[in-house]
Amino acid sequence: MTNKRERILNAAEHLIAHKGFQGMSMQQVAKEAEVAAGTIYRYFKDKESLLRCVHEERLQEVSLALLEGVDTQNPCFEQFRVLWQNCLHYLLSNADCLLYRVQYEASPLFTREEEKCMDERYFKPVFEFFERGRETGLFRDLPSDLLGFLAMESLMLLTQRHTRGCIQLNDAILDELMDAAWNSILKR
Amino acid sequence: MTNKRERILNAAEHLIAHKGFQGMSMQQVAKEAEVAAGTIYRYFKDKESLLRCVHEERLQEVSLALLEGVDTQNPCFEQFRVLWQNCLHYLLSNADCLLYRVQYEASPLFTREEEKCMDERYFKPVFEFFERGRETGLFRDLPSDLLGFLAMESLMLLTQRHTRGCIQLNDAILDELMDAAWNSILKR
Amino acid sequence: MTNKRERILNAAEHLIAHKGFQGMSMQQVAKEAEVAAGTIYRYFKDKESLLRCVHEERLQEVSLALLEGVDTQNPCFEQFRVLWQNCLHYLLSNADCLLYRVQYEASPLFTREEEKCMDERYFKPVFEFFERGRETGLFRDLPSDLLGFLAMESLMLLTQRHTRGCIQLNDAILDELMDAAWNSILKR
Amino acid sequence: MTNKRERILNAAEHLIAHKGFQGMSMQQVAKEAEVAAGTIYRYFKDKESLLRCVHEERLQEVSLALLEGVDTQNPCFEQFRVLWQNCLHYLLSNADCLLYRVQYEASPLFTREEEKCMDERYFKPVFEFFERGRETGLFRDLPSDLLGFLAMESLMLLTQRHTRGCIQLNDAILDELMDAAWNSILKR
DNA sequence: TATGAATGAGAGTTCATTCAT
DNA sequence: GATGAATGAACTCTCATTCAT
Repeated sequence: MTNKRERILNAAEHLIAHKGFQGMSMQQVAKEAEVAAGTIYRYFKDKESLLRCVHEERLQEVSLALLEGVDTQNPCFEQFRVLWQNCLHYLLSNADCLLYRVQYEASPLFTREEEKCMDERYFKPVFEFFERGRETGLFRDLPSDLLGFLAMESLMLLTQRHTRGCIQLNDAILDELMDAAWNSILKR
Repeated sequence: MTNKRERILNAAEHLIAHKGFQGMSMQQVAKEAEVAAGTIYRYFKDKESLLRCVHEERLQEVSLALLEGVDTQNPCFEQFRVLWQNCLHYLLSNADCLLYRVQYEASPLFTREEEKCMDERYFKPVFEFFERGRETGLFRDLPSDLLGFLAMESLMLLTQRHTRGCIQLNDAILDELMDAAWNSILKR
Repeated sequence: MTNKRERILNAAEHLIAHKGFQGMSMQQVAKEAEVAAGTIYRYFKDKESLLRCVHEERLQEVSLALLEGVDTQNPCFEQFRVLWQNCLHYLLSNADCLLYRVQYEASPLFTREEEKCMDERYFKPVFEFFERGRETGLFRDLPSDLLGFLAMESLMLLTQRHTRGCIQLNDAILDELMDAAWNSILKR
Repeated sequence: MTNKRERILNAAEHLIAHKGFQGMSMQQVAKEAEVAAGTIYRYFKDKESLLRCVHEERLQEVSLALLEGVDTQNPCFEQFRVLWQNCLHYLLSNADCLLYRVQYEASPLFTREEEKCMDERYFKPVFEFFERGRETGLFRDLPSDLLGFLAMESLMLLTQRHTRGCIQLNDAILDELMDAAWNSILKR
């Protein structure tokens, strides 16, 4: 059953998130996934491959979550609002995801080419949204990936801190933060 | 002699920077510090303790770099500009520093309390700058750590991507980014 | 169908020959035989049993090759010549065979009793040839297995070295070597 | 102490001889040498390196044993006799040696170049003896390595079988075998 | 104090064997 | 009979830590 593959992926992500990149051993993944150590190797060539798959599966999941309910017919700010809120909620309810992600990106596994390819595959519509905003003169004259970065990326670090308890968030603050994000990309 | 302690710390930092968090073995640290493996344990309880010390040294270094040339007599934007530029240049010339940082923060070594304590110790003047801006009504009505976060934190991810070649930066873009950071914290 | 047993044996033999004794895994045998891994265990108790069967098949093959064209009506030297040449050509064209053999004989699989039994079963005519030579006073007064050993066994090591390129052989040398073998068993 | 290195080498050789090449695990070597597993890696880079060292140490030992008491002033046959007897006695009292050796030579570790280099280093005087015999017209017109092979190599397989109990040896038989070896290399 | 040889637990990975289907 | 997913023990090798010197 693909069930096992899923369990292994989840276990790996969870372990990375909570014990750090080097705290994730294949033995522990097996234990947490309630699977024999050797079983992992039926689904993944080796540890590196497992980590890459965790990454890709996650990216795909995030991209779906991000775009849910975003309607290109809507006014630009409305689209932005949904995008930003989707991102926030996904990150808040998937704490493991970001903890694992920053570590993955800092690791030697991460390569520019592969990342570009993933962006292309999963986040094209997001970049297109920023591109359109730029072309209409609403957003700053920056490449769409930088606009996206400005608007959304800090959410990752932010929710990470929130999850760890370093930062307190409430609705008023979140509104303020969304407004800050929106203002950071608007053309002056 | 405290000389040895210093050499061990430097060796550890150097290794982390060049081989990554998991590329630093006690054996290698000993070798690079030209010290016997056992000697490390005279100065540091264990690996964890050594890593914590490296971390603290790093934070201190960063804080000094950040504040260099920031004069509280200057206009607020000027102070911000220097702060932001200092941060940018430090991060650009210490690319590996962040690679280790995300791993450190995600590792079990990291605790909220200790981090708060470090912030207090080393980054007080930075937070005070944002606090002053908030009190004068120039900045958004957000806690100073959040203001600091909005203004500066994304630089870490940004320079990391630049270093990896995922993003191209030039002076025009950097000006735009600084302006974006500034606008994101300004009260509307 | 016995067809499968055959395919498994062939696959095992082929793998040993090409990847060495330890290069033969049950998984690979299954794959090469186009059979499920579990199926092997319907035909062979375990890996050891499979290896023993491969060994016996090999011995039978060798014995047939050795005796081909040996006519007990012919003069003694002529019989020897054919025997020796058969041995040489078999070994030269089955280089891998010996590589596996020394490992088999050194492994715990190998037992004296079973080997004696195999000799009896497959190499009786060869021993009988040497026995006749001894009884007629032509050959040295040594047990027939030792005579056979003197005359033929070193061919195994010799061809092994030739295959590896440690030794150059040509027709003149081979004639000389056969003469040496013949002279080593002749009574003085 | 070098004592440990020695113990590891002996344990490795003993295990190869008795459990086969694949029966020798680093764990078992450690156990038999009464050493921790990690200790092996202080003396040998990896398993391959350990095996190569076993081989070279053994070759050196054999070469010393072979040449003991061989006096180039003596008559040729006398030199041969001592050489052959030395070889016999060494092999009979070092059963492990040959069991390991054939396996080593059949393994992928073994390379022609290295072997040639070893022969050069350790067995030069032996080859020179056969070379002299050939030049004086006493021995067959064969390369010295082949003469040596004819005269001595089969002793390895022979004593191996004796050790395993497949063959019974006594003084009369041994005299006969030495005579056979001598006759096999003499020019007709 | 300082050393570095020694330790042994644990890392990633393989593979003979089993068993529910 | 046949399958092949699953198992888990055992493999090679690393490394944080200790301790006799």
